[in-house]
Amino acid sequence: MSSLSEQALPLYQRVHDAVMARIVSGDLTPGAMLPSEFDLAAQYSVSQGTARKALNKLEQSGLVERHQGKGTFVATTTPETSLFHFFRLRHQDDSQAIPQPFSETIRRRAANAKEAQVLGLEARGAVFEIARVRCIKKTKVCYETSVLNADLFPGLKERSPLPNALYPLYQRSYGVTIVRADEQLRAIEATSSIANMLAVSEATPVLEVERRAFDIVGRVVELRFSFYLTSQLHYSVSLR
Amino acid sequence: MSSLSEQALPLYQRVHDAVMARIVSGDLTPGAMLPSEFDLAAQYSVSQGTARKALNKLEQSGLVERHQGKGTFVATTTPETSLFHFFRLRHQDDSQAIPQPFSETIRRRAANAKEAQVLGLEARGAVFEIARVRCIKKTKVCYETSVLNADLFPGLKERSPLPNALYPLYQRSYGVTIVRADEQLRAIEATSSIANMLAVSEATPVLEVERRAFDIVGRVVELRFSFYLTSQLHYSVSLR
DNA sequence: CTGATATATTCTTATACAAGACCTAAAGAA
DNA sequence: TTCTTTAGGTCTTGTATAAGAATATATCAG
Repeated sequence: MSSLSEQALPLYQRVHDAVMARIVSGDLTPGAMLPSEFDLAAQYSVSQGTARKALNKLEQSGLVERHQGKGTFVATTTPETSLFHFFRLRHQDDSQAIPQPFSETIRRRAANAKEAQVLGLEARGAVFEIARVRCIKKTKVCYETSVLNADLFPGLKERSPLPNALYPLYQRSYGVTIVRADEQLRAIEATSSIANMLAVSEATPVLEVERRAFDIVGRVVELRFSFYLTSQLHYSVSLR
Repeated sequence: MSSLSEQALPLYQRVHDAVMARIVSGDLTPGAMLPSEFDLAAQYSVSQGTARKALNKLEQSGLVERHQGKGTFVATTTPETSLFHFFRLRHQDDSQAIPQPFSETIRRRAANAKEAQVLGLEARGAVFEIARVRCIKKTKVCYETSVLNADLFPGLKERSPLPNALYPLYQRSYGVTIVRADEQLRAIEATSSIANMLAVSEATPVLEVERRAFDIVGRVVELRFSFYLTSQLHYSVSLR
């Protein structure tokens, strides 16, 4: 019998919060099956319908998946879902473009001022920087650097080469689930170093994408800069 | 007593579809109040809870707004909501950037092949082309052209100058509600004509945004190309 | 191996009551 | 009188519960 503490909130909200807390704390890990609606109802002394409403809310926010007859499960970040949600590059026919890793360097260094502020670190705290060049059909189309709080990802450097999709790795190996990402896009001239990396002339127009990736509790876990060549590709968004 | 035709679907789904049809057909216009849950339940011979579930689903898809004690209303496209949903330009501090109209030309012409295909017109069908340059603090930051099916927007040319936000105009004056937009982004060099419009040198990097705007029934109503200077601004998206 | 059956799960529908917004009319003060 | 306040009534959506249907899966007999 768990406590539902907070008074004045609707019952379904309290159940929702309690289950959410169990997921956030790692008590329920991705892929795990949740208690059934009836079990949950018994645990928190509410009706099945009320427990159901709580679970539906969790489903809407993408934290769990439900299947009639099977049960409710904590959502997992698969390479497919991760790419689908967070990787917006498309070919001209709007089919998904999946650049393959070409080169990769991982180093541990001190965070600069901006990184420390965004990632919530103390000044010059330790970070990992993953720098990668990615190709489509032998032509380089993307240079990107991801910066992470080193304390959250011990031993990351030894895992090189990393998989194409990083977020499933974050979740499986480090218990960090990315649920949201804010991106800022700009058209810039390629700097000499970027031009060099992508093997194009300087001042080529490049699409710069600055991303902040958030975990379940809203912390910024990753600061990523991507530089795309968009002559054959484009970045695709759906607004609603 | 309305018919619920389709068999085999759940009751709440049938009610949902029926109410949706009334909105799509224009029987219920934006801002109008829907029948109450009890009225709806009586009309379709279901319980209040079932009617409620149908309305909740409509709310989730953004078609209606609900307010406890007041009622359920067909969603309206205000300049604020329209800008918030469909205008992603931000200042460096991430506050919303709202460029003001600088110049505007509207002309009626024949659609080119791509426009005809995207807008679902016959070859060389009539379209309106709205070309605008927009400024922030006296500096030009955006050149954009919107292409519309001329048949859907009679007399548009005479309405010049158009308001800053076009979608509320589409809805109020022409009964066309934009609910979704797909965008493709690229970094390109400014062509001579674009450079000229924006008063920058040729080959300046420009963020090109190609948008298809959809109405309630999923038709593409507008094909828009925007060209932004992103030295002081950026395009902001949230992925989840 | 196959097919019926039992069991566990979510999904659908219905009912009752609570809470919020709004109107109206009565009561009271200037 | 005129205006303000207040109490109640009524219409609305929100919350909670219960019972049965639909779906997936395991079990067991043949």
